Amino acid sequence: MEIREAFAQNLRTLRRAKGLSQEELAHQAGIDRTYISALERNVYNASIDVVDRLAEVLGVDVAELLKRPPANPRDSSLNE
Amino acid sequence: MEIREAFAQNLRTLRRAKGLSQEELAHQAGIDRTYISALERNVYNASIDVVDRLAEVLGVDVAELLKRPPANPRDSSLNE
DNA sequence: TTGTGACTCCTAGTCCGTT
DNA sequence: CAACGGACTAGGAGTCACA
Repeated sequence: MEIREAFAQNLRTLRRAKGLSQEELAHQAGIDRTYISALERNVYNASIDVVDRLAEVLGVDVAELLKRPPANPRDSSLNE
Repeated sequence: MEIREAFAQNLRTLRRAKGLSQEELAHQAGIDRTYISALERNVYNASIDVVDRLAEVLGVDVAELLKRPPANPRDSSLNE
């Protein structure tokens, strides 16, 4: 799978795990609300400083946001 | 330090560690040579797919390219 | 072998709104 | 609360000639 897709999924998962709304996350990271929404829907290729700012607010390492999910042997086509 | 600066340094270090010229790396990653040069000089905020492509060619994890160097207590201002 | 300026083209990213 | 639209500006993506 493309890295931006993994990033989109991780962003949404981690944001929810933190109990934050898109708007709260956007505000804390100094990023536009609609842009967060777009990133989670895999619309854009985020730049590394945006990823870094988001990771900081979410309290995780950048690597955590960019990590690809382990491939599932059962349904190989879903995550590549 | 900003993440793009860390990325610039890591890119140059890892490329040289692999014994590759900018041109060789550029060719293998499907990127223009002068663009690699610019990235290593911290001219741009690279997008995550570019970082991903470079990491792949260099045979390292994306996290390796984005890792900040450990701060040196001696000269605190150099790496921030 | 790499740095740099100049130059396009297109997307990242913001801001307004409505559903 | 989130998806989504249009309109807009800054800056990334990509190439070339030349030092």
